[in-house]
Amino acid sequence: MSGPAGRDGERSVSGPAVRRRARRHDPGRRDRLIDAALAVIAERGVAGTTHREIARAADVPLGSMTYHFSSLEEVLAEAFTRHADAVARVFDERLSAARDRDEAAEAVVTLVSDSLLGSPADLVLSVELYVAAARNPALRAVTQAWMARSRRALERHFDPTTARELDALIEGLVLHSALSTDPMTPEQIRHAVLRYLR
Amino acid sequence: MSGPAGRDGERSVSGPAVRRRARRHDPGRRDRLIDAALAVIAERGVAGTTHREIARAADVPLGSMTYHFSSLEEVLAEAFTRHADAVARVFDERLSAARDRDEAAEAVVTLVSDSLLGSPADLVLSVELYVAAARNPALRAVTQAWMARSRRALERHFDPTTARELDALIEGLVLHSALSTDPMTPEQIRHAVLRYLR
DNA sequence: GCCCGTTATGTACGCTCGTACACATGACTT
DNA sequence: AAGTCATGTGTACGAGCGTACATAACGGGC
Repeated sequence: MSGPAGRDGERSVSGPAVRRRARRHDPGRRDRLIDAALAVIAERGVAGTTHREIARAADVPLGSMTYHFSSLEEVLAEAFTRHADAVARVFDERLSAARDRDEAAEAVVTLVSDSLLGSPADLVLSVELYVAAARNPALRAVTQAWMARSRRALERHFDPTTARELDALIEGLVLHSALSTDPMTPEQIRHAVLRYLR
Repeated sequence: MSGPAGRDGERSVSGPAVRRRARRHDPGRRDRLIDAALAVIAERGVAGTTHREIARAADVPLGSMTYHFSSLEEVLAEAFTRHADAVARVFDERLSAARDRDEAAEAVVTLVSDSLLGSPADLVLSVELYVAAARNPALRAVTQAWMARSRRALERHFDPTTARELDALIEGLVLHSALSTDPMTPEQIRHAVLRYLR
């Protein structure tokens, strides 16, 4: 691809030995690769996510992928786990900070609005995860854990039935707006959430 | 694959000419191919949907795919359009049959419950469509039209704001339950819908 | 300063894919 | 009955893929 790339074919002939890219000392590369994988999934989708694409995004040689991961599936699993954890953590934090039911409702409105306005990439990642989970048990476990964690966070302020239904409403609002050319405004989000909780 | 498949290599040599599968007169094959494509998408996902896989599912030769469709993308677009139309039609019919707001609410409950219990394949198809639409403008138009049609059906009984919010709630309930190992029961669905509409 | 094993790298292999295309067939016109 | 041409079929080709693996480079324990 990039670089001079002028291989001189045989290793045994006289040539001044193969010119290799200088080896790089790079602790934490595995972590960076997982982040790069998330970036590629967000941009190209799981379908367009390949060893070569991730390696290119992280600027490492292809061989580095098979060194750090035993299969592409493993990369995807780790990447989605990281994504779900990150999203759930924010969810947890904002709801933990709320001191009563009204503040909790407002936190939900903010979370939904922010996720719509802030990072469309995260929305795409979530939907990609849903699809991947439909056929991969390991990823299904990731989504299960994520949903359970969200519900638990909501149960700090709402009864279990309300928490579950509210969780579904949140999911619908986010997904619906994400796919729409005419997404809901924060005010419309607030209206929907408060109406359900009224 | 299947069949005798004993090619005899050269066309020009003495052999008794190439043994071809009998040509089949098959009007409406194009339609069947689209249905086969939907079946393959439901089973293997868009990622696992290939010309060869669809051809195998419909029991037609590979060449038939390129004859009827100019690209794989065209097949996907037609298949998803058919899927969205079919789902929207049921939605339309059930809501048109409702004579008042209460019956409309009950129709929504039934639609959600049925789609969960009845055909998990349809749920998978919908999520696959969402992902595909995120990167394909033609498919995005399909989802837009679908959403608009659903909302219009709801607006036969509810004001526009309620219709939109209810549509989102429906989306969330369906998706959430589809991904859960512990999906909501029809009674729980009814509780959620009626609570929102109360 | 020297070894050593962990870390890192380039490349090869076998496979499946989308697509192109030359050729066969038979329904329909005349 | 013959001829035509849309329809139907088999196969080849180049590209990209996941993965394996032989080899290189170097930090750190002696």
